[in-house]
Amino acid sequence: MDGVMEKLSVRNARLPEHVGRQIILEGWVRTRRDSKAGFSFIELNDGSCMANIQIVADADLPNYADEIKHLAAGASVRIEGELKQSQGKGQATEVQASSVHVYGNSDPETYPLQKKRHSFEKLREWAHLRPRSNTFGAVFRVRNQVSKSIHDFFQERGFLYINTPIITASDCEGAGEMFKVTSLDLNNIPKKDGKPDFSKDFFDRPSYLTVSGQLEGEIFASALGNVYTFGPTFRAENSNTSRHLAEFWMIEPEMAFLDLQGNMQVAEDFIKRIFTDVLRECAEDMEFFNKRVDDTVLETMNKIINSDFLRVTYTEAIEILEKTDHKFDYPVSWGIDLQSEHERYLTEKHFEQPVILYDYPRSIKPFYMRCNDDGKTVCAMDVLVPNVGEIIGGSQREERLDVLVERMKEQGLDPEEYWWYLDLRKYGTIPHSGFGLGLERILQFITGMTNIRDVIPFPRTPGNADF
RNA sequence: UGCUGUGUAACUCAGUUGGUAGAGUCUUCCACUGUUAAUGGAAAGGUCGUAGGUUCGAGUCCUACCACAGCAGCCA
Repeated sequence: MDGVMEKLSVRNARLPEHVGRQIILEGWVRTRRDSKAGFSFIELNDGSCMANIQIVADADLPNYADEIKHLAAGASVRIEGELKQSQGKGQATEVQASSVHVYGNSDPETYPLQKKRHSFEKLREWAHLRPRSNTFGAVFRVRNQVSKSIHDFFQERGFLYINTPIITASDCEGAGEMFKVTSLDLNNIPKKDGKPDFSKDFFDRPSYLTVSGQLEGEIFASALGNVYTFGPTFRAENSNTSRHLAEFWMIEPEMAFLDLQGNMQVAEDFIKRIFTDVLRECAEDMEFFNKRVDDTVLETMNKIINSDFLRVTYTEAIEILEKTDHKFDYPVSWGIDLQSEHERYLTEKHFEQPVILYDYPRSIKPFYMRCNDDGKTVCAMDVLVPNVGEIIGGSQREERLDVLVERMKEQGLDPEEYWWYLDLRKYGTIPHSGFGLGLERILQFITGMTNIRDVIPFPRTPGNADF
């Protein structure tokens, strides 16, 4: 290996075990410090980890005066040199450069990112540059790890990853305004009886972007057992909050032959697995979040991993809310849909930990949730966590054909439009359950980032689709 | 969409009862330094979100609009 230059990531180059090697590093300059003694320090980052590596560039390098001395934040470089034990404090290793090639410098007068803290709001305007900041580098490394853990968790348990459609023609998947998809000429819409004639549209009918893959997930669970989806989801609501996006990523497992209790257990194991992996694989990034963003995230995650999620019925939750002295803007009584303030009180004040509420009133939940024998409630469950609120919503699905049809009618839906969904109950129906987890919601919880727009690369919200 | 708040230099902000703008950071230059968000000194940098209005005079008061943020609803 003598004389062979090996490309290392900054992450690996920071490990003392590689000292003595001739290496190549490529990345972006974070900052440069000059010494009159005849050399410069370059802080190099390549995104492989939070920390930078220090490059020592001597003045006798051929391009020292005209290039290296002018390197500014944001410049891209290729470094060749020897990895050495650092003479200074603050890092184990550094690179004594034998060559500094500048791919492209960065004009410090106009480069937006400064060597200081920027507000997250300002960084949102620079979504093309914010991954170069410490915080967003950490956010997206953690996002990657969470995505990996999600696949690992399900794959290790034999779940099949399936891709449900992004374009759908079923208007009535449940809640939420949907984005319309069309190839009609909007300046010249074909009309029939004064209304747009969708028989002329691409799919011969109105079509939309999906708000959930659940119903299609049930099809596959009814054939292949346990499945999960992990894909983009769209809601056209005019939501302007720190926890809503028009385009977000959702994970929806659907499990055959599983009841609500089993469903809750999977949800709990699932969240714990993600947290455990993130703490192990992203230790440095999590330290950063704990230090700079929210000093409770590490303690909270550890606490959650090591404790059982509480399981509380809706009815019990209502009793708690009715007894407390806490003042709510919305009055509490059995049958109401819980407001954010109620959910937050329960998980943040009363229990001070994640809690799973289940068995909600049938009047406030969708048709597909299984009816309980009490005639009043359905097998719904919501996982509530402090600071974020609802992170998972799920249910055991109604598998009895007659009950399901009855529920559809109860909610003003036309069973004929769901003929294929009903077929699953006609031919070999099974008890089954599933839930939906918002990727961005759990990332908010893990990182402590308070605005959901800061845990997705390019947030889509009303009036905002830049980049 | 509703309520509340914010909008002053490239960035973060201050601006007192209305009298035509100030700090830190960044940048440039000088000094010093195996430094590490380096340090010390100097300079440069602003039609105070937009459009009207009140006033002798408006960053400061009023109206409308725009943008952003927080909370609420919708939910993940």
